[in-house]
Amino acid sequence: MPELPEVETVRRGLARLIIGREVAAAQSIESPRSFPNSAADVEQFLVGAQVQAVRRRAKVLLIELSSGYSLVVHLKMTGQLVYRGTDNWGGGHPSDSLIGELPDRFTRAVITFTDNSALYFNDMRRFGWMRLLPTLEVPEIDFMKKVGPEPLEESFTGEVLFERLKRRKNTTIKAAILDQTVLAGVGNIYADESLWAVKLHPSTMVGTIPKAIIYSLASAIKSVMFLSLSHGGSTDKNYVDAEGNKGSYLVFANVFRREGLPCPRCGGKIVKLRVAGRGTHVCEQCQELNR
DNA sequence: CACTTGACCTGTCCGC
DNA sequence: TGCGGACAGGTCAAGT
Repeated sequence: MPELPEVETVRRGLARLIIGREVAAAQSIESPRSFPNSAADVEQFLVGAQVQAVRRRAKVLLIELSSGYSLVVHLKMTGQLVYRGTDNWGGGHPSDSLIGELPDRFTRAVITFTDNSALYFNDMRRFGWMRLLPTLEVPEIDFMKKVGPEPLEESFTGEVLFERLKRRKNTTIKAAILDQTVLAGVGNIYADESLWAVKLHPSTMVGTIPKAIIYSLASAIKSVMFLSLSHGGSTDKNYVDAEGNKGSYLVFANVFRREGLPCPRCGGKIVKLRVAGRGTHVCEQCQELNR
């Protein structure tokens, strides 16, 4: 669910809402795995610290603090970071919100600021996590060292994707672009949408794809993600932004969650398969295998 | 090393 | 209605 456009949407919201605020208290709510830092660490490096910046790398959020530590957050599948101002709605629109009063039964941690506003970390399935790390150590964690290029940066080109795919020639293109060490930020929704955009069947073996198609795929990934970003990301079931609002990109999706419907391009039937262990949506007419 | 599969959780939906 | 099972999908560990 939260893929790059969703995490970036949360980042932008948090940057607007929490930079400059000072942490008054923080607690994990019966969820040591969601927020594993000790009470002593929280006291020393979080309480009293001011939020200086909110960054993102791949699907990971980095909330930089004046203490020299950062809150590193991965929302995984059902994580939400929702800010509530002192008016209790954080400036968002209750009618668009998936969530009501906070904390709720999925709230795993709460960070309260000195002005009594608060940031809630909700996560139904508890796959997500949030932890304090020295800011200087963040680039040293395994994930950061291995993760691939950011697809929305100008430096991400067809040639870059072509090079990154060289060591994944013997797998399907879907598995390859979901691999965060190939490129950062693609998840199930944008994998299906960008493969549809270039008429590539998700099961196509990477090694058989012409270079020109890889180049098109790189631009398709960019445009699909930019489009999603401009609509606040995709809300399938859980995802909300930093104010609790849903994203509306799925209105524009061509194949994702559209099984049984006609392909917007050729009228063929959209079917759902399993590729790389994931539910995969494909037009059986214009995304034929082995073109 | 490249590649695949299962585990991690907890909810919803579907068939009987 | 209740109940079991499949499914959801990001990452990592363990397997081939």
